[in-house]
Amino acid sequence: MARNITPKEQDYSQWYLDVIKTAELADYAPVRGCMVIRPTGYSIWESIQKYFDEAFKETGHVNAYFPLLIPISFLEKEAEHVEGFAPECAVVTHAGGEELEEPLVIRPTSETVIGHMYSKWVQSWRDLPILINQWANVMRWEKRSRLFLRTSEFLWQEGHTAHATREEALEETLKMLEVYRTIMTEILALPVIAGEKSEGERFPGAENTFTCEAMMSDKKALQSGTSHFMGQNFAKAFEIQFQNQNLDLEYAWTTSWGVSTRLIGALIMTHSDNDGLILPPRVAPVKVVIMPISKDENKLNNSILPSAMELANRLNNVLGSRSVVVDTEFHMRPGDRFFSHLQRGVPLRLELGERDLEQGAVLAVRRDNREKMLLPISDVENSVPVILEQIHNDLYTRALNFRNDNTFQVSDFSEFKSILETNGGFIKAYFAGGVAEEKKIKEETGATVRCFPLEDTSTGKCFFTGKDNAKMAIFARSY
RNA sequence: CGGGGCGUAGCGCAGUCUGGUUAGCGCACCUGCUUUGGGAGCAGGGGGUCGAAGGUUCGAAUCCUUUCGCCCCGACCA
Repeated sequence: MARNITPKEQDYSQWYLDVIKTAELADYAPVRGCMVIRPTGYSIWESIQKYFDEAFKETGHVNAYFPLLIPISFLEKEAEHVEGFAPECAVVTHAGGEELEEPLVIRPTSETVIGHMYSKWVQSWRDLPILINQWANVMRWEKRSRLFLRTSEFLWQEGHTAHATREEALEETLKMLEVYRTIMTEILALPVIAGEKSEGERFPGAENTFTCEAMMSDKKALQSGTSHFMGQNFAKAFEIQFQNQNLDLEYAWTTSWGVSTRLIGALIMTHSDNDGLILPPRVAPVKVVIMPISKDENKLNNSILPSAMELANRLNNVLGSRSVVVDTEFHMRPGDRFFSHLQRGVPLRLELGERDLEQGAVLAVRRDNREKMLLPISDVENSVPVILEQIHNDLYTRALNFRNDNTFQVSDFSEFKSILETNGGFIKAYFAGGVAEEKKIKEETGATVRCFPLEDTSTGKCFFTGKDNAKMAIFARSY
């Protein structure tokens, strides 16, 4: 295991990779741009999945599975969609030892196959809405990849819904955006700004794209979830038609929305420090580690270890099985054991030694701020969950404060540029430009419109074009 | 896909310019003893054929040609 993590200040990119490596979250695969998600990384993904999946079901969605391979002609049915995805598609041309009559694309996203199926399933207004989600892998051939943030293959969830009316589909789009925002806040401790994407950043084929944007600890933005309103674009391309109550034939209105394993990258870059991973308790595979400590082997085996086991059982009953573990790596010295849990981001460590046992207490050490507390053993069922809750809140607040401290509102371009140069971060400004203006700003500053935040509906004079009645936009350099 | 860098033990590197003993070093790993409340010490030990292919040569990690891969910086993207 790598022992030293490159400090963030020295090389952020290397720091990120070092954190992943020391926490054993992922490793490079033999194929370029692909990664192996190691057990620890995968259990974080399982935690994330659990919360999202539950929320999807609560909002009436059901899971299904659509195939990995998509006829290439499907992609070509929606003009913007093919233009957007064709360059990054991997294509299967041979199978069974023969060249295929029609090449098959490895799904970069599933709008097209799902559209095809929906057209078969939808006849009447009674067939709507269709509210389906799928957990799957997708492939987008990336020129430049980074673990979790951008790999050629990644895991995600894609919801695809079809509705009878524009209003209902739009409502669905925003509802799922809000589901994302809530889970990111309450489970991942990620402060995000929900907003609408600019024309230039829109999903290929969508009428409108909404996003949750987060600020990483290097002040760059990360798009951490998106929700698209497709209008009738895909319904027309795939003939998803239904007969309404007036006997008219109508095209359905569709949406799609997704979050991916990129969220793990967001967690790392939002919370972790120079000693390694820091995980918010709700997604931490191991929430609490109990470390029995003693140089006296007899005491260790006869009293400390059994006490630690009992403590773990009691806590597991409260926190959920297997989220509390006892560290029995006695071949390692305590210092090494401390650091290994530190690097893996275990939110809370309970040290149990002779001194503690004598006073009927454990020494609790928080991963996020290193705070040490002596907790009465009799009361851990109450005290530990409270501390974990506090850790979650503190992580969220710290990230939120960081974002606020690095968000600036400007009214002219020179100020825009100087802030971006000297500090970076999010820049709020009224903006009325189109794709051409966005491109110009990007070329000159590296920053793009991350979103038009939903929570700020004020209007003003555009900082770039001078036009009145411009919407509030957030700009940033991004991943 | 353009610019730069690099492939020698699990990781990090030296050796390559100026071919020549059994290819070294640090960390990690294994064994033993001593240690153990914040990254231990000593002793012993295992592991590589030098990214791959071809060529030059008595002899190649080292020279030549080709090729593959990775990392960093840019253009394109969840």
